[in-house]
Amino acid sequence: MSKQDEPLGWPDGCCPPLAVMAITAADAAELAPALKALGDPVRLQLLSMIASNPAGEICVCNLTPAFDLSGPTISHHLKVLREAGLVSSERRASWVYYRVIPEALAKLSVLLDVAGAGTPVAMTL
Amino acid sequence: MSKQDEPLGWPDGCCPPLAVMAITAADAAELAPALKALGDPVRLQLLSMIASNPAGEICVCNLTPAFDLSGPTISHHLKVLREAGLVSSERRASWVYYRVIPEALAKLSVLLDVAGAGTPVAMTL
DNA sequence: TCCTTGTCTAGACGGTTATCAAAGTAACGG
DNA sequence: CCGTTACTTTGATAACCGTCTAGACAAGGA
Repeated sequence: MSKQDEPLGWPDGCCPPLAVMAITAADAAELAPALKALGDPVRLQLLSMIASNPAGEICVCNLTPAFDLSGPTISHHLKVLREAGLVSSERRASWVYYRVIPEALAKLSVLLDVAGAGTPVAMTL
Repeated sequence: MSKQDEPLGWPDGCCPPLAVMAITAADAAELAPALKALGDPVRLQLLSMIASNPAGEICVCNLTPAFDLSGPTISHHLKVLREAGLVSSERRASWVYYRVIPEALAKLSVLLDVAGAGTPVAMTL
């Protein structure tokens, strides 16, 4: 269990759990957009479909039909997730595939991990 | 066999991690509002100040001066956090105290816990 | 080359949100 | 009672967001 530096460049001590120590305004401004992106039911479900796919990625053509929304609307939500740093996309042939950026999700999970504040629990990353 | 008529199918009362299996639209609709409430820098910082206070609670009079915002605006943000089920408030004498609802935060933390999902991304460092 | 399929972009429209000032409520102390 | 302090609610305004349609762009096949 070697915990190295976060690949996305978070300085040490930048994002401990919320309840351990009050975060700064700068940290809040940096973290809030990702949570905001997840604050929509469609995007939450989209991210879940991407994250839970055994292949580690999923084609937009498999996402769109799962919703009662137009293609452009799904594309818009995927763009929001992308710009929030939560997913990445890649075009192969005619199709575009999305995959999650696990480090981004892990950071948010640790941030909200209130158990880590009161109990000696190792933060498994 | 997938989750069908179970509104709350997991030990914590709602959902497994996002990456374990795709969440339903109903679960997404239930979880998204809390994330949406956290998707604002001011509210994220407010929640952090509440959660990290050693007393387990904090007076509004200690929150308001920490921001360059009017009292009503802070009150509004606290109301959003309250209606999202993330914090609770109690009036004692002249002052109102806020404290976090740890279960709500824990639920979100588990939801985003991609490490616990067993996804084969742990060695991407 | 043209057509088809998959995906994204642009623009518009209605609903929502963040913010403030002003007014309302609640509790304490003259 | 009355005034002060601590929030909260109300009302107004400007900005933002989710959704759509229409169109653009990319890739593959006839």
